[in-house]
Amino acid sequence: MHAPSDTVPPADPPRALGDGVGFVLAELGKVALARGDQVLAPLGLTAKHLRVLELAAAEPLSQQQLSLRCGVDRTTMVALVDDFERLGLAERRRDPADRRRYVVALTDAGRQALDAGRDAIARAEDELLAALDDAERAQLRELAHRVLGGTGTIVC
Amino acid sequence: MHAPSDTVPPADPPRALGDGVGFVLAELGKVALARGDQVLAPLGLTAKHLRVLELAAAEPLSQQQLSLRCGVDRTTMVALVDDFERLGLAERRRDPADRRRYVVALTDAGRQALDAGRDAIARAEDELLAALDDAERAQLRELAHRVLGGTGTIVC
DNA sequence: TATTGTTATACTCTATAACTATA
DNA sequence: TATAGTTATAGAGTATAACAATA
Repeated sequence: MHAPSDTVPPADPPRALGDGVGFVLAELGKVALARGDQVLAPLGLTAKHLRVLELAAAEPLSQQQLSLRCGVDRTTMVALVDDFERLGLAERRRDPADRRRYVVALTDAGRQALDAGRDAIARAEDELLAALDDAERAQLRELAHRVLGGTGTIVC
Repeated sequence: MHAPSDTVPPADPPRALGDGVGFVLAELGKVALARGDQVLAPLGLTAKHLRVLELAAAEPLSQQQLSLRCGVDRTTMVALVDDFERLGLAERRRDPADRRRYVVALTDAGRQALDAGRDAIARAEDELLAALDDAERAQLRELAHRVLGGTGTIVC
């Protein structure tokens, strides 16, 4: 009982905002996204493009369905699909069952670009986590996944 | 040696982009930033505002110095300081030693807003990490800090 | 001649509103 | 009447270029 006071609150939360988890996660997210866009730039794509390409590759989806899953507006999806067509990575195909819809169908070049993009992203992630060993990377992945899962966030 | 093949590569990295650390961190960062902006909105501030306010509170800095530390352009800082003055949170004071410079000086209201903003951010972080226990939160903070540190990123 | 703050301007990203063709 | 895709437009947010005051 040397302390002159026993009413001091038990250690404040981190005083500087820069030390808080929120700011670190926000900055880290920006860095991760920017780095992803950088390594995809040689393919003429962004991280958002690649995510859409992956969704369209997994199953036949209309632009509307793609935009809903990505949490972007229909009008934004128009521009993304325009980019795919311009790059020869996907085609718009009228849905015979509902002629209002276009199904976004990947070309062979599109599937190759998806593979190449996934590789580039994997390398970028490996580089981003250079400061962590394998166990720590798994820990970070698991914790981040769990937190994100608790927010009910759309992934695209 | 039951396996029919011993040349299979040792487990691919996660196939779906949405499972990769990069995308999870990018999404989590967006959520954290958006949530921070939300809880600061009643104060008329954003997370970026609050970070600048904190820097200016810690030591007397010119707009140029603030913009350099935040990694934004001088012209962007003009608008931020305009906001502070409009809200009565800070004042521009000519630096007598170099009359080209304005020192951004917090008012009493500015210091109160900084405190209130810090509290709001602390509550938002606590809410964001609701899915983790204390030990896991500390782990996530430490790992994220370490990764961000490895990138040499500016914090603002 | 260089630097600080400012303004005007442009660029990127995204969303809203209005149009068309289909349902 | 409602929906899918499109276009035109507008709103954030941020940067570049040019300018006045000061060094």
